[in-house]
This record gives sequence, structure tokens and C-alpha cells, in this order.
Amino acid sequence: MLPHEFFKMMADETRLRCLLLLSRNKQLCVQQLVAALDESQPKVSRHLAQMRTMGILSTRREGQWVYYSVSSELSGWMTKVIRNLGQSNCLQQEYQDDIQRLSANADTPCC
Amino acid sequence: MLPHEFFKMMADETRLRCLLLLSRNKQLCVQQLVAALDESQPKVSRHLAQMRTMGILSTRREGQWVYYSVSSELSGWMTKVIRNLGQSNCLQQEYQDDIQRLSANADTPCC
DNA sequence: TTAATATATATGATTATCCGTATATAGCCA
DNA sequence: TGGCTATATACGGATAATCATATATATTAA
Repeated sequence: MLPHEFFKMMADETRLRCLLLLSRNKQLCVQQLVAALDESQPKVSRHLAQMRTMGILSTRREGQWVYYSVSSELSGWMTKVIRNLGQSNCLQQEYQDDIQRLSANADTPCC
Repeated sequence: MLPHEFFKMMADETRLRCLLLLSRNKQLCVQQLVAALDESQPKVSRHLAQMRTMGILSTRREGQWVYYSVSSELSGWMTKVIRNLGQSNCLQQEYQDDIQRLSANADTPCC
């Protein structure tokens, strides 16, 4: 993956919001992300698939649920950029609603 | 500037290559970037203008030359991302040719 | 003023991206 | 098996990004 291709993945709001949440949580299933972002299932799923194809995310199926997580085989500088997402106060604030909706759904069957 | 808009600026190869060089050099004029990237003048100029409009770069005209530099008024997390560009060995390697061509032209009148 | 250099912008064509909607696949349970 | 939930993908259309080329603007110097 070329550097600018990596940044292209972060250049879409839906994908970035997913990444921010995934940088704060070891793993999340599609449902959780759909609810947290308050976006349609196909939209979220499409963007997740794209990041998975690029090698940024990896998946683990467990029964009916598919859990997404940040790939553990990412190049060092990419890991750093993503980790910074989950540590920047500014970004946390920007996507506070997502974070809130995610924790509000902490009792769905997939968790 | 929204977070994903910032990353959109880094999502184009030409802009990213400019940013990498500008993260390693206090300032560079258009000529130097055109030569280092080995791309057409309008192409480079257009991308620089775009980053300037977004507030990522700032300019200083000195005679016929316009010097671009990373804006000093960038939000903290953006500065961090850009600084990491100039420190990542992986990225340095990826754009080694640009760095080399830049230093090869260290004696042009604008410097 | 004219010429030369440096930089910026406009135009039109091409390509890429994103979306909503509809539908397909996969696993679970009765 | 059939119905239910979770997830993925296909299709078309709308919008946006990028480019090469041509041209405009700005500065210097003769």
C-alpha cells in the first residue's frame, strides 16, 4: 500500500469515523459501527470492506457476527497515525457523538 | 478544516510528496518542488494552492519567488501527522528520489 | 516598454468516488 | 426445511478529483 493510498482511506468521513472507534476498541462488529455512526448498513459495510481489502482492517467471524479490528500487520508509521486518532483530544471531541452512541449500545447481543 | 478533509489533502500523491519535502525543509519555492517531483509546473502549483487554501501551507513572496512552508497555525494533531512524515524511515525511502533531486538543485538562484 | 522568468489560473475531458436501493450470502434456530 | 438476523455485494446515477494544455499575472531587468 502506497502512502497516499493509506491516507486516501482516511480521507472519507465514514471510514475515518470507523477508524477512530476501532482505534479506541479492540474490535467492533458491523452492527455496533452502524449504530454508532448512525449510517446505513450497506454504507458502513462497504467502507469496512474497502479498508479490509487495503489491509488496514482485519476480520474475525464469530457465528453471525463479523468483528473488525485494526490489522496487527500494519506498517509502523500507519499504526502510529491510527493510534494518534484515538489519543487526540481534538478528534475525540469532533466525534464525541459516535463515541457516545457506541457506549450507549454496550448491551447488544454481539458484545 | 474537518479531520477527513485534512487527510484528503494527504491522499494525493503529488500533495503528499510536497508535504514530505516541506516537512524536511523550512521552506521551498515552487521551482524547487517542480524539479524535485519532476512534475509539470501547473500541476505542482495547483496542488500547492489547494493546500494553501485549506490552511495547511502558507506562502511568502520574495521577488519573483514564492516560498511555501507548512503553516505554523496548524492544529496540534495535524502538525504531528506532518512531522511524522519527515521522520518515518519508510516514507523517506519511498520518496528517496524526490529528496535526492531536491538536494541536487541546491544551487538554483531561489535558494 | 519589451522580454524573460516565476507562478497562478481557466477550460474541457477523463476518471474516480460515493451513494441509495435492491439483492445476495451466511449463520442460527425452530 | 423455512424464517430470521447479520453482513456483503451489484447496479446506476450523481458528484468530485485530476490532468494536460493553454493562458494569465507578477516581478525583474534591459
